[in-house]
Amino acid sequence: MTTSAPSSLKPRKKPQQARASATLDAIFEATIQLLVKDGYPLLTTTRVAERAGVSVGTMYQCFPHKQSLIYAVNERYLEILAEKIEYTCRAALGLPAAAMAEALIDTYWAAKTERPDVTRALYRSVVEMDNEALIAEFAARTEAATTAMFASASNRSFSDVESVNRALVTVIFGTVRNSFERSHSEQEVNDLRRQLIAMCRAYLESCVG
Amino acid sequence: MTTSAPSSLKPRKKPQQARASATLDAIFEATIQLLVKDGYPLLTTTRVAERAGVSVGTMYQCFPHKQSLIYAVNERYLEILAEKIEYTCRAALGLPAAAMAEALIDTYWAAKTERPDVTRALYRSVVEMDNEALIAEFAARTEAATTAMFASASNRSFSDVESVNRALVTVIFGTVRNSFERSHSEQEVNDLRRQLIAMCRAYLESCVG
Amino acid sequence: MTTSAPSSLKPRKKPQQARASATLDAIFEATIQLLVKDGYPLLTTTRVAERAGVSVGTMYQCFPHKQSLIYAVNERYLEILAEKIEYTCRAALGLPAAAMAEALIDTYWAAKTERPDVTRALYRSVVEMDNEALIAEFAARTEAATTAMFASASNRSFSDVESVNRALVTVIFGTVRNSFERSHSEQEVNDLRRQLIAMCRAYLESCVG
Amino acid sequence: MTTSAPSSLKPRKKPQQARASATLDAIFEATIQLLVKDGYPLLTTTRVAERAGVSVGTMYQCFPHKQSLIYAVNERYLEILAEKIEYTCRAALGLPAAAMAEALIDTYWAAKTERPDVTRALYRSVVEMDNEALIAEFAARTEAATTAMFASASNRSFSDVESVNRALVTVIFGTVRNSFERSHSEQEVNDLRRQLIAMCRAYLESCVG
DNA sequence: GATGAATGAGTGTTCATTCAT
DNA sequence: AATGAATGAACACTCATTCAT
Repeated sequence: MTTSAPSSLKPRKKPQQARASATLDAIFEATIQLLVKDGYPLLTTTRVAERAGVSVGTMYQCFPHKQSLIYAVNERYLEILAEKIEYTCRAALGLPAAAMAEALIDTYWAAKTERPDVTRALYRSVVEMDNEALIAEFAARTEAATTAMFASASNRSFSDVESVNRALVTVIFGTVRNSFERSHSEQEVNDLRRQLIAMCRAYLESCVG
Repeated sequence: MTTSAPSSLKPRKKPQQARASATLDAIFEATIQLLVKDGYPLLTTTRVAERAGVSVGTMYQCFPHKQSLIYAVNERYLEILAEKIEYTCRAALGLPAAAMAEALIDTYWAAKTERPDVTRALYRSVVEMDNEALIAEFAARTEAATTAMFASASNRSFSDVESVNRALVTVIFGTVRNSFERSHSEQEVNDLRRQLIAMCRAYLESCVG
Repeated sequence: MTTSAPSSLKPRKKPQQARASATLDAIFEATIQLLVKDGYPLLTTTRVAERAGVSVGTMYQCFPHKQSLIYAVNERYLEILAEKIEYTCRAALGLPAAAMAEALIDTYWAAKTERPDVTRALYRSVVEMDNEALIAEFAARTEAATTAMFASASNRSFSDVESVNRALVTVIFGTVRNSFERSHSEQEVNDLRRQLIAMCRAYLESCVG
Repeated sequence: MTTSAPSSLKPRKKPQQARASATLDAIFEATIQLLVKDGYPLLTTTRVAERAGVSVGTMYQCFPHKQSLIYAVNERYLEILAEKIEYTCRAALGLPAAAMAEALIDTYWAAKTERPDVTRALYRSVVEMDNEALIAEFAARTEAATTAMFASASNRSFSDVESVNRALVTVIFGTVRNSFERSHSEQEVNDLRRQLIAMCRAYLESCVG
């Protein structure tokens, strides 16, 4: 299940030196800014390099194609997101199941809402990229963490933890994404979040093991 | 809430004549086929015209830009989807709420699964297109239908039908989309569908008005 | 022996229409002029198109790559050269062998000297191009014509016409090319031509069949 | 006639030190290997340096441009070739003229055939380089040696040694080159060599002084 | 109306060359 | 002296769009 990225999409240079790492950061930030400002179709390698303050040549030293740049930006984004989820899951070990679901919802929603334009821009940057592997790896990491969490629930044991877990994760992540695509008011979003929590709680209560 | 499409994205020619309509159909079909076969980045106007059996010139009569073509294809897709949902909602009027949710889930899932490659291809075709308006219009139509449905539920009355409805719709649509992005096995997908139904039922039972 | 050109190097558009043919001519002429003026390394597709008075796009309509352009220019050059040789060979049928050799030398030398800068430029344009096929085809056509010619010599029959023919052709063509690379004075060139004729005559007299 | 190379194409550093000379050799060898393996268009300064085991910087110490590298490689190749010819000419002093011609043919042909891929690769490397001077210098050295040789012929004295010599040299060198461009079988090549020797002998016999 | 040849701005990418370390 | 990361001008090539026929 842990598919690793196609090597052709990997950045060439690992951030071994401080300088190179700073360069990578600048390139990532430039990419995201341009994605947010103008959208994917106007994202050219030249403009990214310009805004990052490096030459195109240097950029191609780090990323052998435009694709690999996009890939790396998404990879880093998902890496950070996965870390947040793992952290939340560890922190919630042993709590009642409903509290776990609520923690997961809060974390995911907060992460996505922190820079909503970035979230949206990255959702849209995916066209040219083979993102199957990326998604699969993120899913694998995430499900490992959430499964461990729900398995440790204090108040109940599930007959089929994997099934319940998969349902919760898919529902939560999917709901957040969908809520992002619709232009809800802030109040509507908050209400939606409450309803989602309620729904998960009801669901968990309904499946006593 | 009923935002209509930006006029620049609308096809120039409405399908008033049989001939024109056949042309439009051919163009739509060609677009979808190419999208499925080669993906958005390889979709060129020339290739679409070729495969549709019309000249580029003719295609530009119908769609003033490439964008408007993509827009129209998505619009038509959502139009059909909305009709299916409206039909389901009308048919479920007066049933118990849980049956309504189940019917909605079945319809939506079936529609998306019917031609899964098309579903995926269209999800990915959205880059160049300002899809806010499209989504908003679809959401408006859908919510009108589902709200009317849930308001007619035989077994209970909701304190806040709009809130419950928004939650259900967002959760269901979001879950389906997310399940589409993950590479679940057929068995996992079926199980997920059952869990989603269970979740909605538990939720509906928990919010007795 | 008659190897035909790799299809990837062939021009896309056959000169079926008067317009297209004029375009092709303009492109060919532009290519040759730039080759003569600035040499291969400065020959860019943009400059060729500019000088030919067409857009790059149109040029790429005719020639799918830069390579195919260079290939076509050389092909056309060799085509004309081959025709001249064939004409000379036909005209010399039945003459004494020495007269044939002289006619061949005169024709080849004149053809190459007509536009010496073009000759030199094309010799140098060959780097990026797989010219094996081109040379082979030219050689095959040429040898067919010269073999037929020498076989009809009035004064003698060769024990091995093919061998004698190959020797004469290789020597003559090679000598001309080599004389082109050295910076001989006009007088030296004329003398060289006389000596070459003398050499061929002496050779032919020495191999009485 | 003794034109020396344009100073801009000369290598910067003369092989004064053992170390530098080893570096030069490595660079030359790397260049030739890459030329043979991938052809001129894929020959980049970086790859040459890599394969030679030196840094680009060091390579640019030795050769101020890519051109000068190519120039130097060809220069060295012609230097060795010229030495072989000079050696042969000295060894043949006083022999009959026909034997001289045969010795010259043997030497030249052997030198070119020793590493035929190198021969071909260098022929094709000449595009970017102003090779007039190189050829001229080689021609001057060569003609001095051959003229001295033919002037010492035991059996006859030529009315115009320079003219005869120029003819022989141009014919022999040109024939070998041309035979290299055509795809002759080994048997055909051998026969061609015999015919060329016969031709030179017949020619020499015909021009008794 | 319909056609499709022509356009040319704009793209990703390379690679000879430099220069701070 | 030696290095090799950084540079950026230059290139081959594409493709949305137009418009003469």
